[in-house]
Amino acid sequence: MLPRYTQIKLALLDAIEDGTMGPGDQVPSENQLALQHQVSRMTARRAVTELVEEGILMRTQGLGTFVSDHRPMSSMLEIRSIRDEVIQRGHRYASSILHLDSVIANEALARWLDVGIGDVVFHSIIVHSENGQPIQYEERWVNPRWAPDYLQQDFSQQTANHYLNLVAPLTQADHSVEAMLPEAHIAQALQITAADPCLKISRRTYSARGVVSHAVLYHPGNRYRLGGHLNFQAKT
Amino acid sequence: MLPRYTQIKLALLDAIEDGTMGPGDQVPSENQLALQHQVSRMTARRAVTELVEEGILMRTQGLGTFVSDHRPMSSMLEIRSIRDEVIQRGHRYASSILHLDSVIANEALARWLDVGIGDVVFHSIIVHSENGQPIQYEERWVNPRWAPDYLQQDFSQQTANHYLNLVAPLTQADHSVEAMLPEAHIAQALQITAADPCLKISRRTYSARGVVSHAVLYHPGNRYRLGGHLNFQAKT
DNA sequence: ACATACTACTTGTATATACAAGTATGCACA
DNA sequence: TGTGCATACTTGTATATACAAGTAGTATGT
Repeated sequence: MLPRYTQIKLALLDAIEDGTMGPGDQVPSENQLALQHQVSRMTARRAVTELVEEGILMRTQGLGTFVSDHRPMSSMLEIRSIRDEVIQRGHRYASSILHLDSVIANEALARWLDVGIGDVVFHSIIVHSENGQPIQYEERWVNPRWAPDYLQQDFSQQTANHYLNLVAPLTQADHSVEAMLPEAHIAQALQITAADPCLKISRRTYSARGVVSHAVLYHPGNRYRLGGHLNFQAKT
Repeated sequence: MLPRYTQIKLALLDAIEDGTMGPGDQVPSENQLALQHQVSRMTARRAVTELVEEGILMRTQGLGTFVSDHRPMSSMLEIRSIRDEVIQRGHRYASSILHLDSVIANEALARWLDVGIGDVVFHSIIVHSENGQPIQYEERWVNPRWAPDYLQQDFSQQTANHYLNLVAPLTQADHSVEAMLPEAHIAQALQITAADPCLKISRRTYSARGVVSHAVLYHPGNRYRLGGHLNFQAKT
């Protein structure tokens, strides 16, 4: 049995995800929440406090508590599904699949994925959008060894990231981030011009047994930020 | 007047700093703290809870609360001095100081640094270069409270980052990364054109007692990449 | 000797209550 | 027409209390 304040947190998160409460909307006051959930105000308050600390809600003394509407931001320190990110912000998520096929590994690709030159690897290009605006162009190469059914997946239902995490749980990742101007076809897919700067993230993910995939993610600079919070104390 | 729980937090931080309590030591129990400070247990508990959230203390149900190990971690995303980075690559490092002065905090800056509007804060702009090519434009605002001698430092000998780490050891940092086109004066300082994309990193650093500095770092997109390695084994 | 139960402590959850402090609105008064 | 005040909300701080749950050590019974 989960603690009451956790249940209230989950109820609030549900309301944000299913659109009952959108960014900027006022959350029921602590007293109202207490009434609705039949708990004391202090317990309702704790639920709200934790969501505020997570950045999902914002409150102002004397005014009320509101669903925050931060600019898209994701963490460099955890690898989350872009879909979850968007939905948790209370926004509309959609994706379109531009490519889903298999290719022959050239030398560079073989080195990235730790396979042989000439081996078959899976390949996908997917564009993710938030409220109708593209926010990520995802090109990914996958080692068939750890995800043999990759091509049979329906990535409109479940992100590649999510699927891979199911069949080959992540244990490590390398990534690098840089700013660059997009190539023409990427600019077109993201609905920006070739002069708009992009954030390019190259990432290689590992499961316990080896390299799972190599992904290159492009984000429009003006619609996306990568964020993080570091805590330098050891957690042990 | 600070809230009671904040006063207790500060008292605990003092005890950690002056060595009364070292890493691994047990902190007085919530009931003892409540007695010592003449507050209710819930108030003492709140002080401890916040320090736990900041990673300074650790607690275990049934056992007690302990001072965490201070060892600066994170192979994942270490905040390193740009100077060390360059030198470690075996390249030539140089820096030039464009500004080193104090300014009056406007509303936005006051919020970033958690000072009052109109307070004096220190300000510096430094350009770092690798093998003669600029690779970082660093604009930084510093809370004088934690680094009163900031303006007297010789930043050609020691980076701002390094100095701050001495006088107010980092415990936490927030940052966000985005791609953007540089303003004219930044482009000029970095010796690039205004059409060359840049990586902009905004970072706020904290010591145990509060916000130490706010830095905005610009890197030419074609000369710099941000890298990292994540390991998912230990945590959660 | 060994397992069980008890005890004394710790942190974790939850309540009911009180008042302080900040915000917005409408109403009375000049 | 305003200006200020009262009011009705909100969140913020603080207390006293109760019991649940986890840990460690001690005493007890077989």
